[in-house]
Amino acid sequence: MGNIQKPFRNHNSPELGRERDLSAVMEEKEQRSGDTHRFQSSGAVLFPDWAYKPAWSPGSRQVQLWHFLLELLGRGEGGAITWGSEWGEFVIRDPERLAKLWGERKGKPHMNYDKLSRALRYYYNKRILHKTKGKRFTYKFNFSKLILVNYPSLPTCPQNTTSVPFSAFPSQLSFYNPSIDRAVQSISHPLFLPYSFPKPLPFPQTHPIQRQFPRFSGPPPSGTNLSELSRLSPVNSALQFTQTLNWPVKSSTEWPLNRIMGLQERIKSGPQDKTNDNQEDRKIFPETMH
DNA sequence: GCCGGAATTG
DNA sequence: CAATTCCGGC
Repeated sequence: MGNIQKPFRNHNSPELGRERDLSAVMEEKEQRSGDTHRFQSSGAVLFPDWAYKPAWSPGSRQVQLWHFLLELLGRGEGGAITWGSEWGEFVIRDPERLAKLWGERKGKPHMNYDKLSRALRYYYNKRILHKTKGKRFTYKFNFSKLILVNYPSLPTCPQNTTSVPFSAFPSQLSFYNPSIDRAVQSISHPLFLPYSFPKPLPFPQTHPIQRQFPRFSGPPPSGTNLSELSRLSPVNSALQFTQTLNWPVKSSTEWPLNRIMGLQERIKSGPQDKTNDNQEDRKIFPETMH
């Protein structure tokens, strides 16, 4: 992929700036009231706050640790680090090996788990991670919702494919290509990490590691077995969301996503099951919602 | 192992 | 700014 993604804000979404401002105000409010629940819920996107940080921003164009972790987890590198049993949880199987990999990436040959874990601990206050107490080498990402519904600057299909943006993973955006019945990864959304995934993944996901994280965005291609998808996804609120919004069903090639009219306003008003979403957030990571 | 303060770094 | 380095304490 030739062109490198620019940070969201500088890209073509001035809305995000407003959302950030709004969330900053909300955060202040929440801090005063002692409520630390800080999920942005404006517009069409429900993302954890930290997910808005672009992977490559002009100032700090360096890979961050959590990018790196998601990269390893995303491509199922296995061995050094794997997803845990819970949503967002991951287990460092080989701490020193992970440290070495991280050190290689950052050009720090003396990296070890002691130092790496300090970096992880700094993520606690930033609310990117928290510790799963009692489980050795086990941490948990603080994301609960990675839902993308027709966001204005949703990337278009990769060239010369007839795919539609379909599901969002923590670090990747999937495009479903009906001609090969595969979800192909295309990393072009700045909310996600700019790492490339060389191999197309079979669809529906059957790998347990990947199966943990499917999220649906945009309309499912026609002929998609919705009940099967909802079975595969442990949290299918996004699917409900799209159903609530009553996506018109078209063939998947007829989805010029940036040209869906009338939908924008409906999305702005948000899903009606807001209370359910919040309850779900608490279920997913009660530890951070004290 | 895990925590977090403190100083330092690019 | 996001670690890195070091470390005393539990």
